[in-house]
Amino acid sequence: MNTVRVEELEGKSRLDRDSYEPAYAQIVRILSEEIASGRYRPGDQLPSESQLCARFDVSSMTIRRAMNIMVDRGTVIASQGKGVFVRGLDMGEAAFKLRERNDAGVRAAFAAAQREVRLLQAAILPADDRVARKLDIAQGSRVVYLRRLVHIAGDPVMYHREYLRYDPRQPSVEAELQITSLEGLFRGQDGQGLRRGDLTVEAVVLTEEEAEILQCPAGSPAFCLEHIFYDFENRPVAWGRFICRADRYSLVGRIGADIS
Amino acid sequence: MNTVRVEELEGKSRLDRDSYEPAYAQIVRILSEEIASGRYRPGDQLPSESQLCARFDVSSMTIRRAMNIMVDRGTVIASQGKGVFVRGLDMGEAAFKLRERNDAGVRAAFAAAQREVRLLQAAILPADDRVARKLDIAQGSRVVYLRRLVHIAGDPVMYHREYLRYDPRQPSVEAELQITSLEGLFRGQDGQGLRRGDLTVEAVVLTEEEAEILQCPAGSPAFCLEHIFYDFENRPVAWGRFICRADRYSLVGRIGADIS
DNA sequence: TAGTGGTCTAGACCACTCC
DNA sequence: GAGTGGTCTAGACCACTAA
Repeated sequence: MNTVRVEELEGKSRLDRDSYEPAYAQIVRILSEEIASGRYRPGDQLPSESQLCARFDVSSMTIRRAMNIMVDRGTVIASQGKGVFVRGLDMGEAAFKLRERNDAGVRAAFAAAQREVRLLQAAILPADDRVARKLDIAQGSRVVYLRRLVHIAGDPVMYHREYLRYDPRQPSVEAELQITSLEGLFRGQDGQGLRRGDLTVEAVVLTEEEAEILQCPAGSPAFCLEHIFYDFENRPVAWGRFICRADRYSLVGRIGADIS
Repeated sequence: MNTVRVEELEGKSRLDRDSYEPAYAQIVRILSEEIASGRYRPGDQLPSESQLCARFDVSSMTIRRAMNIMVDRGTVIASQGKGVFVRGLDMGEAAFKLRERNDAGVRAAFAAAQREVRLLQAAILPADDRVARKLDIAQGSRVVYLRRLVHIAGDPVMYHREYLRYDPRQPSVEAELQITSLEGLFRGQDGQGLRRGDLTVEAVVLTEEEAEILQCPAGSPAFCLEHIFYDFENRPVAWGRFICRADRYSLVGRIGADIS
């Protein structure tokens, strides 16, 4: 133990080559811990690739793989010909994930467990101006309109309204309908036939209708998660909004050295 | 051109070795495009490593690097001994970033440009129960209390209240004060002396005080961005909240194949 | 010119899966 | 056992930076 400590101080900490944790991951962890502990401060230059090769007794490719991971995570920034430097915190780069709030902590907002989804309405309607614009179709075209309510332990927590392109000639329509259903959107079998989606979260207050459905006072705060999904031809095929009760959902994020 | 098309159909598309875009990046781009175009659908297995080596005429390490990037992005999922498979959309994994909404589109919420930050109040106070708990200090300990208002083009858009540990014996206190100031938090010189931060975004409605300061009606929706920053010893050193006008900020994200 | 990071090779060995 | 992905080596060459 003492020997290890001395080696660490000398910058010669060895990797555990018998560990299940690969060498590159150990290097990422060790360097991240040293950054987190203040050994390397924001703006400091990390040892060069060849120095790290010597310190950890690995090849340059292994060091490079570790460096790539740390650059991807935003922990460090690499500059060709100059070196690798420790980055500081940057609030503007913080990424958030929607999480369910409950007494036991936070959990993924779209996990399948303990959720019940009720279909309130399914109809085929002519697209109004707004829907036609969002789905890039002619006004008056027929669209599928769906309203759903997500319950947790009997409480309504998310109110979902969605418009889908309706084109019975396209076989993809069935896939789209399947995807945006419970089975797809909430159970992890997502995305069959869909290519990508753009999401926006806004802060809103509940309208009378939304408040009644979510069993909250009108004027209560909520998240509005608007989504547009596109097919493989880059056409918008689904547009809708989740209204999420603010007392049940939050967005969480973290910035800085991740030592998990 | 026709030759290239035939090669692509035969799965022998060559890389542009003279391009500035490295081989691994070209491979990621080509495979992502093929996924986005529907050639590979969610659940499909990608060609094996050796097949991709032959197709692109590169070594296995280059293929592996490309695969690692696509796994990191969530485009595919790799399973040892089985293969690499295309993933579908997963709303639960969507990550959002706080962005400023204006007529010109969206921009980073904490960028420095065109912002003015006014210090409304700076005081040293005894910590009440709530602050003491958040900063993990004894109730009644002295803390620094700061109130700031962020303006864009003369309009107040963010109201910031923050509590900082006050310990003049610790040299880090100066650094902490510096970090959480304008110069630090808003100008990119962030994080000197700070290790990491936990962030939470909630939907709220403006209180009377907040509404007056932000020049909005009381009851208007807003984001509340709560932050706790920790030092290198993992002690909380700053706790505060940004109240962000909902008409000025949103959170944006994307899921699915990124072909940017 | 010396040092840095960036990319890449042509293998090797291992663990795992499925037949 | 054959095929898969996961890791790693010991170099090589290149582009960039700074003295």
